[in-house]
Formats: sequence, C-alpha cells, structure tokens
Amino acid sequence: MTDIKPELIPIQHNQTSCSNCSIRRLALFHGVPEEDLSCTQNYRSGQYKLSANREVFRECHHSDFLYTVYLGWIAIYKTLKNGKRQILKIALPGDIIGYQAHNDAAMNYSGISLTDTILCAFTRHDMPELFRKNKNITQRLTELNSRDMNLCQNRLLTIGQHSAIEKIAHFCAELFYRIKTIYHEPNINHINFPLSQEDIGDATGLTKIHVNRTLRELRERGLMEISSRTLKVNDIDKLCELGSFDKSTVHTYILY
Amino acid sequence: MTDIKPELIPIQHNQTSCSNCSIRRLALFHGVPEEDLSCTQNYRSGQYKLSANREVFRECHHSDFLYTVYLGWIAIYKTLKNGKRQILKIALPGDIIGYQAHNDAAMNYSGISLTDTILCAFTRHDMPELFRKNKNITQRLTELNSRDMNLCQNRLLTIGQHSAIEKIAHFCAELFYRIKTIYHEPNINHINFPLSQEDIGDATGLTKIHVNRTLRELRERGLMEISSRTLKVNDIDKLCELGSFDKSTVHTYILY
DNA sequence: CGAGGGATTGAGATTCATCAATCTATGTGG
DNA sequence: CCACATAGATTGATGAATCTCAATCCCTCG
Repeated sequence: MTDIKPELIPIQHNQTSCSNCSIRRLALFHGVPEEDLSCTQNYRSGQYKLSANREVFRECHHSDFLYTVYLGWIAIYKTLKNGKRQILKIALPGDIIGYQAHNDAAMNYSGISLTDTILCAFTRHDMPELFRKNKNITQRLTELNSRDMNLCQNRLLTIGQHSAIEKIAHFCAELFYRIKTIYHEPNINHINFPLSQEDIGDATGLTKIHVNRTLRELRERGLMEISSRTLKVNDIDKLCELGSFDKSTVHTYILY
Repeated sequence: MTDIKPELIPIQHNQTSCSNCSIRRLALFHGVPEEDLSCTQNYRSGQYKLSANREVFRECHHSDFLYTVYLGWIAIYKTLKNGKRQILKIALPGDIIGYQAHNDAAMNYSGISLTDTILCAFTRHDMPELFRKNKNITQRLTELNSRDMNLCQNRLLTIGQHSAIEKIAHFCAELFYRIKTIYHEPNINHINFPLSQEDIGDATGLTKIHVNRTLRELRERGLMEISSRTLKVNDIDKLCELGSFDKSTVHTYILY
C-alpha cells in the first residue's frame, strides 16, 4: 500500500493571504488577532485546487497535511470490508479536516471532494510548534473539535433512534442551516446540494433505493425537495420538527 | 427547570491524592510530571461517591463540575422527546466526563451512574486557568478528546452500517478490551458487565427484545454470553471478526 | 447521438419493532 | 425466613420498515 498522493493542484498566483481571508470568521483563526496572522501564514504550506470526486486522504494511510476547507464540500467517511461506507461528516468552508491528536498516526478516515474545492494546507509536522506559540489558535482548534464532537453525537442519536424519514430530515436541515450561516443568507429557502441519493444513504445508514422513496415522501408532504443538485426547503419548521432538529441551539454546534 | 443537584456524597477521609492516584496512567494527568501534580490537586474540588443509577448531569442543564471517573461505569446519553435514548459513550475509570469547550454552555448530554462510582470533581470555572498554566494537561486533554471522537466515529460506522448481531458484537468487544486494558488483565476471558439488555439496546439502537434474541444467537454460536452481570467471551477472534472490531488498532483509540 | 451515472419504480424477502404473556432473580417488609 | 413486589429476561405471534434484486427512465456530457 503506497501513500496517497492526492491530485492537488497548487495555486501559484492570487493565493489569498490569511489576513485577508474571506472565511477567517469561520476558520481556525477566528478570534486570532491581526498580528498573529503573519505567523499563521508562515505555517500554511499553500492553497490547492481539487476537482470533484478526488481523494484528499485515505483511511489507514498517512497524510502529511491537514487542511482548512476554503471552498467546496468534502465528505469524511469510513469504509467496511464489505464495501459499505459511513459518511461521518460533511466538511464545508471554514472546517478543518484531517486533524488528529497524534501526528504520526495513520488517518482514521478517508476524505473525498464532492465538488470543486480549494483547500489551505498545513504541514502536520509543524502543528505542535504552532500550537505552542499561539494560544488563541489552540483554543480555537479545541472549540472546532468540540463542535465536531457535538455534530457526531447528534448524528449518532439520529441514526440510532430515528426512522428513515426523520434521519433524512435531520441531515438535510443541518446542512441547510450550516450553508445558510456560512454564506450569510438567513432568508433564502434553497441551497446548492451536491450529494447524490447514494451519498445521503451513506450518511444516514440507508440504501439509495430507500432514500429515493423517502425523498419522494418528503416532497409529497411539502417539506423539501431535491432536484438538479439543489435542495429546496418548503416548510422549514415542519422539517426541523420531523428531524428533531433544534433550531434554537444551532449556534452551539454550528460554530461560525 | 431547576439545575440538577446530583446526589454526590463527598468523601471526607482517605481521599486519594493526585500524585498517588492508581489510575493516573489513564486519566487526565497521564504524562504530567510529578511537580505539576500538586498544582492539579489544587484544582480538584474533591472526590465523591455515587451509588448506581444516579444522575451526574442532565442535558440542557448546567453543571458546575466536570469529572474524572475514578471507579465505576457511567453512561453518557441523549434523550428524544418520544422517550427514546441513545447512549453515546460508556465512561470507565480514567475517562473524563462533562468536558465541553464552552464553559457557560448547558450540557449537551446526560450522564448516569451504572454502578457504584467514585468521581474526582473539577470546577469547570477553573479549567481555563489550569489549561493556561499547564501545557501537559492541555495536551493530554486534547488526546483524550481525540480518542473519544474516534470511539464516537467508530460507533457511528457500526450503528449506521451493521446488522444487529454485528452491532452487539462490536459494542461488547470494545468494552471487553477497554476493561481488560484498564485492569491489566490481558488473559482473562470474562469481565464484570453491569449493563441491562435495555442499556445495550439504547447503545446500539435496538429494542431490548431484539437484543435478547441476538444475545441468544451469540450464545448459541459460541461467541459470548452475558449472565448475572458478567460478560464471558468464548471466541474473541470470531467476536471481533463479526463485529469488525480491529484488535490491532486498539491502542490508537483505547488510550490508556 | 450514444454512453453512463444517477433517479425511479415494482415485487418480494428479511430484519427488526411491537404487543403481549410468562418466567426468573433479587431485594424488601413483616 | 417467607411472601410479595419489582425489574429484568425470555418467548411467541404479528406487522411494519427497510433491504435486495431487477428493470426502466432520464439527464448530462462528450
């Protein structure tokens, strides 16, 4: 098994700088004072473009980098011997992917781009030094990890205890709110939605056939519909109710 | 809704000190040099006894403390409006429970003792200062959180993609290895197992009736059996195989 | 215009939940 | 020490939710 060389295309010109970064509010450096950001910049090994459906890292393999998602959607997942796949997390702009406490350990999960993507890469090896030097960044990382834990636990609750339609309602409501928050569009009722029905199934623990039937049910009930890579929400209140998605606590685990 | 006052009984005499702690190897202070431990001790607000089936903290309520489990089993869970419950994690000696990045936030989950328990309490309010003062402890906390994330993701994979018998095999194999590791008994084939069949169902997303039938199946296949609060493993290899539990990576996520 | 991946629908099989009843172990009060 | 109460374990019967297999359709892209 050779290490993975993801097909990352370095951006040579027009790289954004950390201090001008448009998603700074979301990312690792939220709350980090201006004067610390030049420091940050030094640790960034560059920005990379990645087209859709490309591997970022693979379970059981080593990855030299961790990334901040600057643009695009990334799926983080685990695979079983029988080929079944569980999507653990959908990473969106501002999210950190690939962080693990032990630098020398192989990855615990795989990552794949769902859309064209821009990633900011940080050398894993340099992280301990960065964290030692900058408490604000360390604190921020802790908060992001805590947010991820919360999302993971909520998904566990959903997958363990809900019916198919409730699982899908929860999953879509969460993404709907995350995207709206990231792009400051609180009033819009549709978002770009690049997941296939099979992807939704891998995230919710259902087969794509059953996802299809359940999406029809959601459409017929007038709650939401997905077509041509767009999620349109027709009744957000009923959708959240059905999926036990508590809008009032969004801020506690959608950390932007 | 009033804040919960868990029925914690302070241990007045014979409190263990952090520097003599028999589970130091497991707990928050693993790798923390001797001279830092007096510092630690100052932040501990005391040891508490708790009998079985008592609430430690409750979802949506505030908790002034976080705890290290010194002795006993604690279930961390979330509840739905319809009464269904998902156990997120079984905390064992050495585990930290109740840590959340935001000090002022309400708890995201509930905790209940499954056995008689001894907890070491730390005042949540003091944590930022402790972390500021001691990098080793901060690092250790990060590792424990990372381990918990890994366990949670593995459970997500299991619950999302496995059949009932595979889920239970995985769940029991994990606990079996964790207990054996904690108590340094690599060769023993049975452990104390205080969970009811309903608890197992709440952890794996199954009804207690189906758990019962599945346990019978596991017994009849000669893999494992549970009786009178004891889990006896008869064929650990087949059990791990069935539950897709990878013994070889135990050290990466059973962090003791 | 053809190829291919995703979406859709149908039919039948399987897994698991639900309802209901009995059984067993454990602990408690008299 | 016994009678009773109670929680957990066990079994059966039935039905619902979801999966599997198979076929067709539709959109997009080259």
